[in-house]
Amino acid sequence: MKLFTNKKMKRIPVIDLLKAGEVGATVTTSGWVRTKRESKNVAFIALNDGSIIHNIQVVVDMESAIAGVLGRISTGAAIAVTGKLTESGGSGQKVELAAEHIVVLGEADPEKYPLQPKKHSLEFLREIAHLRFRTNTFSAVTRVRHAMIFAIHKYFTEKGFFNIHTPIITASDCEGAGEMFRVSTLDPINPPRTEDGAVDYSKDFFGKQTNLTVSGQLEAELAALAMTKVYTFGPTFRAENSNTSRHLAEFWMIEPEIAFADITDDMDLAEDFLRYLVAYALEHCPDDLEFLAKRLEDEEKNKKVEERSPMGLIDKLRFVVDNEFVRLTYTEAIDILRNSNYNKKKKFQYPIEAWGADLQSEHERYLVEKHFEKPVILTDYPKEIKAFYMYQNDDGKTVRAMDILFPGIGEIVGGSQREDRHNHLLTRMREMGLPEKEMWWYLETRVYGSVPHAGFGLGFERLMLFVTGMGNIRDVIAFPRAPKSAEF
RNA sequence: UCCUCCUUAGCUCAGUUGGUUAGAGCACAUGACUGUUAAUCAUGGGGUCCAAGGUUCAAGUCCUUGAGGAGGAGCCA
Repeated sequence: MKLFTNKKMKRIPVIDLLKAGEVGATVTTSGWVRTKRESKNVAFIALNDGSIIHNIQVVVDMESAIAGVLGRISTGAAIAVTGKLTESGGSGQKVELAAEHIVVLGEADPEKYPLQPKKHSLEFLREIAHLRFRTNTFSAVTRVRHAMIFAIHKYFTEKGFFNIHTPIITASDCEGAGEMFRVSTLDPINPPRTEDGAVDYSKDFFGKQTNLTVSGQLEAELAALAMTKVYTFGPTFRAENSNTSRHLAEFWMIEPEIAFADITDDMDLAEDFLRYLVAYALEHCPDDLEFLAKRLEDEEKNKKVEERSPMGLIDKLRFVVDNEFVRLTYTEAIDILRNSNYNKKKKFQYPIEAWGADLQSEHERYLVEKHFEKPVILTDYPKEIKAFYMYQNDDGKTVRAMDILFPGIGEIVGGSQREDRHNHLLTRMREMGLPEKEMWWYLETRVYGSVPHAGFGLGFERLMLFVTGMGNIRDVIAFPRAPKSAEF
């Protein structure tokens, strides 16, 4: 959109004015008003266009002809400003824009506009998700989110991976990753029925029952068993009734899959990948991270001293970049937990007893936040608590699973070496009652040129939680989808 | 889905053992003042106390049900 075609003025983003603006130059920019401060001789407008966390200060001389437009300018209004970039007379910024011409592009009734120049609760902002991009916090999260998306593709590209678009609609319901959303074009009131009264899905759009995907892993495996290194990065859907600050019904997941690789290669990849992403954020988003760190610090002040994080956001991120993750087996973890003072003093709600039980959140948190105080990779879980496709160890009891646990977030990565031996896979599928006939294509990859391979899934929004220091997953995605929540 | 807590002005919250006209800060409006930084000062407007039902002479306050929200748990990424 050309706003000033007749004046031949090109719009300059606020970020360029602040970072590379030439003092003395006459420029045009535009954005949304954050605050306006008027006085007898001069008025100040803090203008933001989302290109950077900082605002450009627009200065209006109250004696000038353009001062009359100020009455239409209030928090939330959109304006375009032409003026001279000057060194700032105030102390908050290096440069400012001395306005010579202002166009009000869109007014915002100050009596009704919900965003005030003050701190709003994240819960309130969630209710006005259509406007929350206009806040410092959410625009910072959005810019960091973009940087992470880019860094993910950059990392894999540099490592020789190929991106695969796996299907969003799927007919296989045996991925074992939870409840699925049904996809259907049948009339919900009066669906076609078979002779015995059941809904006749053969009349449905795809001729069978279909759902939204809960994972692209199985398809990614097919690709990896030809392309060697692939990854998916797509939307994922879980119809679980999960009401937590760490779950979404619609989220984005990164799933690399590598052939000629075992569980150790898988862990090496995951760890290198995570540390790369965190380092990327530190290098490319310093302004936004600094703001988010400050926000977190202010938030922590409201907490009890013992609940506060010992490290600030930036320190926490640097710590992950600088320190290797701890790797240990499930069995070793059980021993540590069983011998811990926490267990002996019965501080666990679920005491550690027999080998074989799944770890509770409190156990994972103890390992990560109390015992090791750094990210932990747990491997070789009992096969009973893990999925059918995981490689079975020689002990007959465990599988080559690996979960990466992060402080404050819990499980951020779940992965495994895949079972590549046809007979082992088939036996396990039968034990677990999976429909082997429908999975013929998956099994066939273990018949023709089967090789050891491995992969993992990284929850993108959980990564975002860690990198931004936000506490609720609904605040790191623009339009969160969760039980009873699909507004916007 | 389970447990705990919350819902009072545009926002964030206070509101005593149930008792007369429900308060504060911020925001907003008006004025003053000032190269200001979420400016400051003064004045003012602004309320279906989440909804429905109940107890009571009397309910923002107590009880029941429902709807939202938060934290924790389970499921998991």
